[in-house]
Amino acid sequence: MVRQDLSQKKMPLYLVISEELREKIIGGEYAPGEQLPSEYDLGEIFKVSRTTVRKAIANLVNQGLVTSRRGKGVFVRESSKITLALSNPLTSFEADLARQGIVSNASTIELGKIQASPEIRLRLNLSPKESQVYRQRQIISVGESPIALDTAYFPLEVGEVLAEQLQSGFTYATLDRYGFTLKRAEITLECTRANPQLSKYLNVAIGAPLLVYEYAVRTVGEGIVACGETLSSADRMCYSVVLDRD
Amino acid sequence: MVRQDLSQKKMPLYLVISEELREKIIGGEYAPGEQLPSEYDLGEIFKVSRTTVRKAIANLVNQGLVTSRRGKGVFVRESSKITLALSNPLTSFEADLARQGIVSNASTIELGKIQASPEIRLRLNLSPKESQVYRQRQIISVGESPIALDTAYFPLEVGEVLAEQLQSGFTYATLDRYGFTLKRAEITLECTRANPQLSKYLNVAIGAPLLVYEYAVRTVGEGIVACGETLSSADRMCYSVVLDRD
DNA sequence: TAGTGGTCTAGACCACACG
DNA sequence: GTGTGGTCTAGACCACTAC
Repeated sequence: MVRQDLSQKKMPLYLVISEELREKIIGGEYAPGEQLPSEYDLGEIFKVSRTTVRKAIANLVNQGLVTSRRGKGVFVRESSKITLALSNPLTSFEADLARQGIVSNASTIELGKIQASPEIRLRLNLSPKESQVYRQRQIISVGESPIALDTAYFPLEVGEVLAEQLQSGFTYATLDRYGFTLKRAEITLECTRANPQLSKYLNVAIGAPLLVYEYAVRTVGEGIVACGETLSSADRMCYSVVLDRD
Repeated sequence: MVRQDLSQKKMPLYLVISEELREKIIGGEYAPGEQLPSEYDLGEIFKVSRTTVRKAIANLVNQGLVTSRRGKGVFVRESSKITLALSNPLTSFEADLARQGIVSNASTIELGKIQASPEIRLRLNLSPKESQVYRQRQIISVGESPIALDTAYFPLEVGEVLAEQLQSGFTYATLDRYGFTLKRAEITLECTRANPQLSKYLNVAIGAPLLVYEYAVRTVGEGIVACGETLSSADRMCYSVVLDRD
């Protein structure tokens, strides 16, 4: 029968079950990669309906502890995060991963001129005359699995200079090479959740947490030459930064 | 009857419903703070069982779009994030919020000596002789609602100097004032999910995404004088950093 | 007391994986 | 075919909110 945690008399059944499973996972009783008992078996073990078992498992999925695979079973996740350093000078996603010995692959899924949204106009500090910008979207993958979706925006004048370079992937170094001397990068990091579209791109569950790396880079002369954001699965990414006292 | 998105013939019902509601929320048809129709009514509207309606709503909750309140209803969330700047020189959580005109309140929930875990020993770079550290935990609140749980660790020699100061809250400025000249801060930002204990401290759902701000600060002479981590609800926090080219 | 969301059941059918 | 998870139903009871 199901045991009730004495400190919390009125915990719902599914929570009791998900907590018990959670402890076994954290404690290593169920090892990473290992399969949990089937929903039916868990129902037998805990003497509850399958619906309740499923609710408990949904909870574990939500906490990122397990993944379920239709037709196969529920498995303990093996997590390994990739760390991206916000270094100075700025490097690209790929360059930084390469520095860590991780081979990544960026595939451009879109590159072209679009009408600038008010928000992008603001972020690129466009003059009222400029209505279009270049937008580049790419999927960054490590091995077979996609880990990030990057969207970058460039003013037309910048985009035209870089157009063919962008096909093979944007790097901060490219900007530098083409005479845009980078002076400053403004970055914000926050968290959002996957909507159905993003969940397909990044191969995560709907509602799964995503890290949002939002950036704008400036040169001495030109002002802002690029902005954009990189969305990545929060379970697979981690950002680091070192601040040195001036 | 329920409409099927033509581009995706086999979307499950609950997804169709949650997507339709999502669009209405994003589009402002349901305004922030507004109540959605009751589960019963939504079942009537979409001609599905209450279970399916509930699954759709669970989806929206997962995406951070709505919150449900027992006995009252389901409401569209009004989100407003607090931005914390990783500035140079380092400031404390409270100081930075104050700079933005936000009044915060830190209450120390624990302060004392503990046995250092291997991980903390490593992070503080303790010598084999040092087995204890000071640990300080505090809840940072804005208004009535808790937004972050901070845990800081200090080597004994540092903690003893600061002990009474720590009661009223740790700040980087305090360290400076007591002769620990800060030289460098190493920071990582990542995302985790609330377990039942954290969900109580931070008043979020179990499994809700949390931002983890992990830090270690060094002085010129002493090496690492503090490390710790700040956990905050990912829906309410956002970190920013500016990198200037040397 | 009426209305709301929260939990739980038993059972049905479907889609996918594997031998 | 058998076993697995995924979707969905109809209905029950509980806990909380508001009047």
